[in-house]
Amino acid sequence: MLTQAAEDYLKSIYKLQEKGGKVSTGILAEFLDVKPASATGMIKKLKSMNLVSHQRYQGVTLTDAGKAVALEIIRHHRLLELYLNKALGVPWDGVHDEAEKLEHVISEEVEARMDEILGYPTADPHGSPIPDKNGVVPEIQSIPMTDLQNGQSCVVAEVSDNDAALLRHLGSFNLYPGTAFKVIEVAPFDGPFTIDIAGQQAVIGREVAKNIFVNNVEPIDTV
Amino acid sequence: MLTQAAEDYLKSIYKLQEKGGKVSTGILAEFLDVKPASATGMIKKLKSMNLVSHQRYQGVTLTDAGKAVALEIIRHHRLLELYLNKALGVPWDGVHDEAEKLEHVISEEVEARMDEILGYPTADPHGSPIPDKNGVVPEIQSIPMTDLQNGQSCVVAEVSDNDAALLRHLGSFNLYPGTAFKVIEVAPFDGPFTIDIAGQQAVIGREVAKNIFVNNVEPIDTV
DNA sequence: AATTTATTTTAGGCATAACTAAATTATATA
DNA sequence: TATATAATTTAGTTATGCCTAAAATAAATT
Repeated sequence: MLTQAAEDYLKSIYKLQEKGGKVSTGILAEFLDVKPASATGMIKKLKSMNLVSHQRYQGVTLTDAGKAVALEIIRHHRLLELYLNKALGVPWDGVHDEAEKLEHVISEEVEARMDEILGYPTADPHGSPIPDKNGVVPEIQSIPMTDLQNGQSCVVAEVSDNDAALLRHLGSFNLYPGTAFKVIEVAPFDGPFTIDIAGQQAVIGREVAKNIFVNNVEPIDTV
Repeated sequence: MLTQAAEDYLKSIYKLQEKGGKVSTGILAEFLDVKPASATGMIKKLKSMNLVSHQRYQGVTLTDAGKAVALEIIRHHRLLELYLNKALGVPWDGVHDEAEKLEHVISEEVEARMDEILGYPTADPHGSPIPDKNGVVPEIQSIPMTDLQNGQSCVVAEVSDNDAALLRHLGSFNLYPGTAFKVIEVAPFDGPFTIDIAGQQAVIGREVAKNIFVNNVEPIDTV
């Protein structure tokens, strides 16, 4: 059995690996809010269990076994988030923290039952893909909202899930995955976005927009 | 925040206290499968937190605060057992172990949602009473099955929950809480019970019968 | 009162996981 | 290429938490 800390390291390595191949000790340490020396220690431990490969000064990579564990934890997390939200009515800004604790503890049996009850879903309440039980991650096509230009319409695909206040803010505009909106105006000099959601106007700051990813983007209005 | 071990000690002290007032160090240690010295250590720790009262060589008692914690954990456990069984379809012989892990981790919010969804239940799948959120434990009237005599009919009130194999065995006879049965014969010299459940006969060994508690006991057939 | 039993204290072990400080290695710059 | 800077690793420390064996002490029993 793995410790909770070990599982958290594996999950983090997976996430960081997603965006840029090899994961340096420093980046990993920063992500987990520990000192680099601590990360080195855990990396050595995980390496001795053949969950990561690592050569000094070259960064870590998950082995197949390590990736399987990481995906299992992520699957737990995302299924739990969806289950908590859909079946238990926990608001979407609260599911992350709860899932963070439960993910290390639930059995495969309970996971399978939740999966079935939810109808084998492919995305959690924030739009993040749920790996299937074989570790296959559904592809989600999306671009950052900050890439949008005036007049473009689109649908929310995914939002960052780790900031409850941000989620409450987005919720107040109904900016959930699946919600369509259109860009009315992008203020110059990296300013905020004015958008139209179901006839309602809303102003979304750029820092907030960075946490929103969209798809089904329609081409710019050309008069 | 309390550690999981501390919560387990409090829960154990509560259960042992139920059956006989003060709880000795030795009994507690045996119950938790640790050495007496370990129990003494934890007792000191719990005492420093005002969760138990204790004077050397005199056994432990929960304080009001300690009792509140114990009942909260027990409430978590039993609500989880029922939720896992009813809402997620986990078989009754599997819910105990799963709840044992989850009970230390779920939030009050999730607990409240489960409680509501289950309709504010008062007993878990094994018939054990679920304390309410104020720590009030519903009374369950019952006597040991081993007190029954020939010809008496009754209803299963509660069974021990910690032995999965026993639960599967009872399940094979439909001996769930709420099930009615009648004693056909009690074999002499502390022998097994032959009972009738909905027209089916079953033989229940005495060791098994010790784990079954019944109520609604009808008087003996007097011809 | 002597002996047995139970409890407590003492002293120490082990596992986990973090940290600091110093040494090492890699990378960037002059 | 030499040197400065940055990143990583090593080594040793600290803290938590729970456990144990052995010795000391108290309580119960004969």
